[in-house]
Amino acid sequence: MVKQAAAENQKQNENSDPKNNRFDSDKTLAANVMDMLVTAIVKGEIPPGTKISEPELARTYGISRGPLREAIRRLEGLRLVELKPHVGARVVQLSVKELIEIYRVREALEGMASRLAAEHMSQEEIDDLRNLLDRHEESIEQLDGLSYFQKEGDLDFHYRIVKGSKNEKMLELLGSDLYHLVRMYRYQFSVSSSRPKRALKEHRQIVDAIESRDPELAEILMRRHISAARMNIEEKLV
Amino acid sequence: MVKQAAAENQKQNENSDPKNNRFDSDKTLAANVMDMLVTAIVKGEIPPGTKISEPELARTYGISRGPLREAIRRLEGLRLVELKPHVGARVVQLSVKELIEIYRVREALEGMASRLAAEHMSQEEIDDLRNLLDRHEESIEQLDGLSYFQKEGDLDFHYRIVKGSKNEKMLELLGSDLYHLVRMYRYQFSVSSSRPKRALKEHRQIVDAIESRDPELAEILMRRHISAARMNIEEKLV
DNA sequence: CATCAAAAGATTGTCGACAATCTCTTCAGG
DNA sequence: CCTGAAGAGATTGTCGACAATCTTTTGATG
Repeated sequence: MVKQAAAENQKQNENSDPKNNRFDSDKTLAANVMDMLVTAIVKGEIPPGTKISEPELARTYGISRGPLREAIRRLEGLRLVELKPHVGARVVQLSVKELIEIYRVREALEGMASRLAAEHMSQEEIDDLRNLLDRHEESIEQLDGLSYFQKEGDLDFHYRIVKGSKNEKMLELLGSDLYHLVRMYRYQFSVSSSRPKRALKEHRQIVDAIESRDPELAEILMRRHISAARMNIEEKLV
Repeated sequence: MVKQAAAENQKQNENSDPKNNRFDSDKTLAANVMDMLVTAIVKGEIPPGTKISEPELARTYGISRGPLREAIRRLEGLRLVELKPHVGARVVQLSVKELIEIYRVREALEGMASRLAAEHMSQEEIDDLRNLLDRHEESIEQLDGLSYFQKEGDLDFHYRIVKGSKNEKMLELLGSDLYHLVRMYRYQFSVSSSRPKRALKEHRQIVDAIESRDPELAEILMRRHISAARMNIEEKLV
């Protein structure tokens, strides 16, 4: 699973408290609600374009409007909602145009991430990455590649490359800004990569380049890989 | 019932009120305070590492803690402050390492932006850009290139390229996430590019490539340009 | 004198209430 | 019947107060 950027080495309450089970009492109310809203929006439980009503949501989650408003302000930072003064927040409306823009950004950023990963990724990380790809292969064979790989597994691979770049800024931008939107689009449009075996092969080539410590090649391959995904989307959705 | 006629055409106070002159009554309080805080942090008026005290700032700006907290949550989204639960917000601490990371990101993103600008920028935009560079040249000759060009003018050029890419997402990421930090670093470390004429020449080459509608070259030149700036920083500050 | 625990103080987190603004409904006039 | 303004209703923006948590001070003990 793709772990989110914040709070990775903090130990979490195991949620065994039945009466308060939806909230992590370790974190602040606003942070809890924000996480729930992110999930709800990304999965489409709150559909795109929906008006975010503060009184309604406050009732739903059983909190007051204060923390809720703070959560909404942070959702705005993640570009998951749009905010108009004195009017309110709306869940962002998805468009193919914007998705394609995101893929251009990913091509640039992850290409660079791949280049840096070839320089800085540890051998252990590379080995783990290969294991991940092996599991992806099994997943493809077993389920005809329709569930795990498409939704989260693919992003998991990309996330690890970015992490391997050892560039915190890149991790922030991709991990906490763009990937939310990418996942949202996938849920929304059911963008099944439609070429899982092909993608897996490209993933392996990228890892090969990284392991050979060939930054130039790693970047080129990643850019091609994402560019191909973009063209696949353009072909399918435009 | 006192003011019935006032409801119709949204007439605004013309800001002639002397006691409230710091706030734009058109926007929300939180938005106003946020803008002021961004400026204060970027310019170093609130130094890096400073604890953001809610009661203190609320007194300073004459507002209550509610809007202030919302503003701080948005500053967190811009990565200008770091937030710890139950402890508070701190202005981000700058490091050369992070600055170099940012330049890697810029190299990737603005390289792509340059490529796209070569495809999508209008002739009018290109002409404006050339005018801007002419003004930069004057500025360099007059002031020995020490004031405008270094601080804002350079970013202005880069901003226009990004805008010319016609990629909204890229504009969001660079314009509202990274450029704040870049400006903050410049104020902080007084990073005078120390090679203004050289930089101007590179800028002209980039515009040439864009006008020739040569995306490949435009990207390469921009990447080199930013990469050179990065190495200049590494040399000077490490 | 150093160490550590308890208490006092200050700060952050949350809430409910009121004010300002927007939106929907109603109704008069053409 | 349509248009548009006035009023009613609902929503967002702001505030002050209280609760929960952290930080500093104090003081007891070795």
